[in-house]
Amino acid sequence: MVTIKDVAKEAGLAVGTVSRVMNNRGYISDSARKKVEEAMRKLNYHPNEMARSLQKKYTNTIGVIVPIIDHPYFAKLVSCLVQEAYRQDKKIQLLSSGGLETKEAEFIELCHRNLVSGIILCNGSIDVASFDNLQIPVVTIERKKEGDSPSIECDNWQGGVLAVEHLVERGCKNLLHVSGHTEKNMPADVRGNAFLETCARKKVQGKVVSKQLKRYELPDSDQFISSMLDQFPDTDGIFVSNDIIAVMVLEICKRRGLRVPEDIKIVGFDDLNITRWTYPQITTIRQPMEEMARAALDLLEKSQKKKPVASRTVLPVSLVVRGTS
Amino acid sequence: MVTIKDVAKEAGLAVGTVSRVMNNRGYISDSARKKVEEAMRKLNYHPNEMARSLQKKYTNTIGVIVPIIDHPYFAKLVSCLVQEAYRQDKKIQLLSSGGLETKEAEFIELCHRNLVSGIILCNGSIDVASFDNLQIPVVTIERKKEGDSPSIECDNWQGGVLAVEHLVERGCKNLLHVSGHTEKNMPADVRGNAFLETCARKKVQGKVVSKQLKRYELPDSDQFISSMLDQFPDTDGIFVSNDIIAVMVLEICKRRGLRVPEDIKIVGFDDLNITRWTYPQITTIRQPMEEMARAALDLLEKSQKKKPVASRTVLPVSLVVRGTS
DNA sequence: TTTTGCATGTTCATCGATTGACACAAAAAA
DNA sequence: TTTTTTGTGTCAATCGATGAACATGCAAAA
Repeated sequence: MVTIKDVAKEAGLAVGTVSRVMNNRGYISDSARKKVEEAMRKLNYHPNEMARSLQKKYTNTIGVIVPIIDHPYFAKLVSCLVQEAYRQDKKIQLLSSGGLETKEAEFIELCHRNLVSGIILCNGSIDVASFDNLQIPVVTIERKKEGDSPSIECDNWQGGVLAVEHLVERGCKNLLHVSGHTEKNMPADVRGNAFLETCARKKVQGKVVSKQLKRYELPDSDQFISSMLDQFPDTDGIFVSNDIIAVMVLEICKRRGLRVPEDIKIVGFDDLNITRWTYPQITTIRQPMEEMARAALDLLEKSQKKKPVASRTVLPVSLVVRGTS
Repeated sequence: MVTIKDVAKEAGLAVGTVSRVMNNRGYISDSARKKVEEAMRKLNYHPNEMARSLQKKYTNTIGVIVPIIDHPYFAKLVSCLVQEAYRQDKKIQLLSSGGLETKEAEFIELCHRNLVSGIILCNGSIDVASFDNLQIPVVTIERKKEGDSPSIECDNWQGGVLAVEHLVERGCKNLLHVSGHTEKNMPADVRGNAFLETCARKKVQGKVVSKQLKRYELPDSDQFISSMLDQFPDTDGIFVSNDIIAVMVLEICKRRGLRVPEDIKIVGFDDLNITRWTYPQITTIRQPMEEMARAALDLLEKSQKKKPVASRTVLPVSLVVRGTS
């Protein structure tokens, strides 16, 4: 392994000088800088991050905890986080609570051992309380607010409003909201409240039905959705609380012989890729995940530097009109 | 930060002794061990992985390079890798080539800096050659074989055979294979060859059409698929080279008024979650991703220990019968 | 000429954990 | 009793990079 000493020797300088060049610290003559760079190239030198972190007493690693990776929503979120981290020269330590057992303790242990400089807790089943009085800064994304870590959310209320207003504008009179809870008290629940409030304001019928889902298991709820349509046969517009269920709702509508969007219109939530693989493609409320990822990382950076941070960051959503409305 | 010295002081022993306890090395009396454990608990001590890796000159980090994370196939693969790594007490450093630019050099640089002990290269657009004479062991998953790194694949040939045999068994006479290439010479291409060979052997019609996809972009190829069905109107069975395209094929068949599976049967490949969100659910060839992930990690472990490894590992696929056949 | 100031380099303790070398004591063998 | 063995524990160099403290050389100011 090529070390800083080898570089120094090759360049005919001292290690301190080489370090200064690498870190742009103090005065360095052009000739010295050139010699160092030359030597680094010649020896194919890579600074050892372990030694660096040990000395600096921090890493650029962020722990990211998600319930499941193989899920369209979390895959997108992780993707955005990885991209943004790369841009900010940070590393992601991906942890997935996955199965049934909660693994808070182990995750925290791992984060400690690896000196992560921050933790991002994504909406999921893990117990947030254990993360409360950690000396590591924590931020949550679309997660129920409890404890004192700052949170990042999208404007779920506005999403509900946009969806209903859009459906009404398109002529719907009898709206239905299908929600797919996983836990109670998640920011996403606000979508339903906004739905009801906006229906009232717009003076249209608005019913809410909800399908309790177990821990982000992917739904298998044809039966349920179908019976909801039996129960509310007049429905001409459905606002679904997430795109995955929207895909299923669309499928069931078609199977029942309803024409979408002529007979019934559908609006989803999240703007996942799958909305573009159906026919018609699904109109949805776009959650600004890139921005949420960036906000989360920026926030951690600030916390780390002991700067004050917003305890709640709400980012704007937008309506993406496609074929189902 | 609590260090090994604090633990030693608390326990009334020397640091070396504490280290011995942690690493189960040399002779340690029960009383000493007990004292150390007590002290660690009392002080809430977490060993510093940076210091450890610096000293040991290796980490338990594996670099994983995928083209896109937000894609059903890669999300599943990453998920399996993260799970298995967790089980093996390893860390994953996730790198995504993402956009258009190839980032080999930067990725390799990152892997070096962070002392990764191995690299997993997933089927994708990145240039494998740059990874060839690296001193870090590399393994590829479902990727074209070039260079000398060992590869992990599923039995693509067998998959093609199973699919055709199944369709024929279900009574199909005119088969079509829709393949969605991304690059040339990927192991997945064997699926098409197996299709043709098996059609011939079973004495049924077998046509192959292929849609070139750009770098794992998610397909938007209604037009294309539809025209293929125009071109081969007798088709009564389709073997699609991956589940995503299978979803689209299914959709288009239904839109054209074909009943699935009565009029036409469909078999996909990969066994992704999305096969269960359609109606009918999609019959597919299951790629054993958990095993592939495990094989990849095991292989790296062996390489690291300078043990000999198989240059090519082919894992068995299986037919999963669902509603489209 | 001497002094001062600045540019440029070097030295070395330090971060936290590991591990080979060694010290010491008690028990077993000679 | 002396020597050897065995169990138990301590010491200190080391991993690679950092950065404060210090040294040197040279030019401009006094």
